[in-house]
Amino acid sequence: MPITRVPLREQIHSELLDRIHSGDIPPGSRVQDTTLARQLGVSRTPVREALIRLARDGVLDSDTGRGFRLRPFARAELRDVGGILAVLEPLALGLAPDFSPERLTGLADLARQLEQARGDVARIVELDEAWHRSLLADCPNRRLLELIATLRQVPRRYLHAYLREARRVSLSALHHTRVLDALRRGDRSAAAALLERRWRRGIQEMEGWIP
Amino acid sequence: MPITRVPLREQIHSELLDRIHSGDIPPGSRVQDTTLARQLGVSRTPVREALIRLARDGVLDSDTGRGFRLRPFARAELRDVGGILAVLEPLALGLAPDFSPERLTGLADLARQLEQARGDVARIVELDEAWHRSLLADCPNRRLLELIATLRQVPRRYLHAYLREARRVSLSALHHTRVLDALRRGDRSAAAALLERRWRRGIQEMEGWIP
DNA sequence: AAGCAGAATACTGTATACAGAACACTGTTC
DNA sequence: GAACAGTGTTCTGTATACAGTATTCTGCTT
Repeated sequence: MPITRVPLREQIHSELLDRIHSGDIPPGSRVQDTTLARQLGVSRTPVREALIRLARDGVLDSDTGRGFRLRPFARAELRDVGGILAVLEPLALGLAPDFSPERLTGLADLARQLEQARGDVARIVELDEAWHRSLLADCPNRRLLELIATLRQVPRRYLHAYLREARRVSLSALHHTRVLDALRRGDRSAAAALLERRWRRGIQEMEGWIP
Repeated sequence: MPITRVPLREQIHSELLDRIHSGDIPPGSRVQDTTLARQLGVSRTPVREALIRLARDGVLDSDTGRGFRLRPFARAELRDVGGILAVLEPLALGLAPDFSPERLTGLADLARQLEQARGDVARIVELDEAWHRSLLADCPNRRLLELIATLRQVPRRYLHAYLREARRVSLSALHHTRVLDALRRGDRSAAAALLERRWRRGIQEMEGWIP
């Protein structure tokens, strides 16, 4: 087992993301370092570091001297971030080398699991996340992958809430197989185009629902 | 005058970026919170917050328990970030509404100043930065603009060093006028294409120089 | 009863203190 | 002379303390 010392700030960061995605923290509500530090049994310092990062990533709002609060859902934010991802994910896909049979099988597996996960929101979102990560994993531009991962946090939060509240069992899971087919044919640009269209459609669908 | 309370961490962040760009801090060298805190006359806390942010933005390396150091120049990093910006800047340009005559004049002004700034590295970089910011300023996707600004920090550091050490007086300043011409004709997609090509060329030119 | 002044409180941003890990140095052993 | 163990120092990561500001509550005035 590789011994890894993970700084508290990162552990706290993940924990907070989980809470946010699961809806434990309602949009617009305050997020106080004192409270969290007490709850998690750590000091305020690493908590604040995690909060500052979340604020920079656009998950939290922070007015100087007035602390942090969970950013309320907003069409504009979803559209903005979606517009960026609609360009970056196809870019990453285009940069990846040819797909190995193993990778393709893995993707097909995930797609199958996704179809069977109807209803279980947390699982759907997690599998969709895994599918995309696997799709782009071979892209040599590490920086791009990290950026995509950070940006995806935003629509992910919306997707969670959308699936939960709009009672949609899944978000057009169909596209997974379509992209996969294109990759099997070796048609990378078709796959990239499908991926882009999927983003635009998905964002549009969620936008319509935002209160 | 609007009274704004800027947190120390942000002031320190800008100060550090300045030092990094100006070459005060040599690539690969350690960046210690203790030392900086002493120098700047503040405590370690806001300094560390600034360092953590720089590390996340890819400017610093940070091994847990071993502090921060300025990331050495690397072709891969420049290529990775350049590849992202080559896509995002044209995207932002495409989203902006039609350019007002004032904006066009402003851009022309900056381009002229750029031509006259031969030799003064800091000024060239600053003007180029201003030109791009002005070019994209009307893009309604704020999130995208912020992202671009963050990413630009990376090639900016390379550009500084390149101009200083490679004794190049300017980096193909020509493209500024070309893009501007396209905009004057109202040909947005041509402008976007030029912008993208400029990135690819510029990155390539700097790549060749990296030790 | 509504509105305002002022005190009390809570919380943020920053400073300082502490514990443990990494590194440098010295002396010892082979 | 080289390798290594032990020790001291430095530095990072985290905890706690403090100061100043925003917010809330209370009591008074109209």
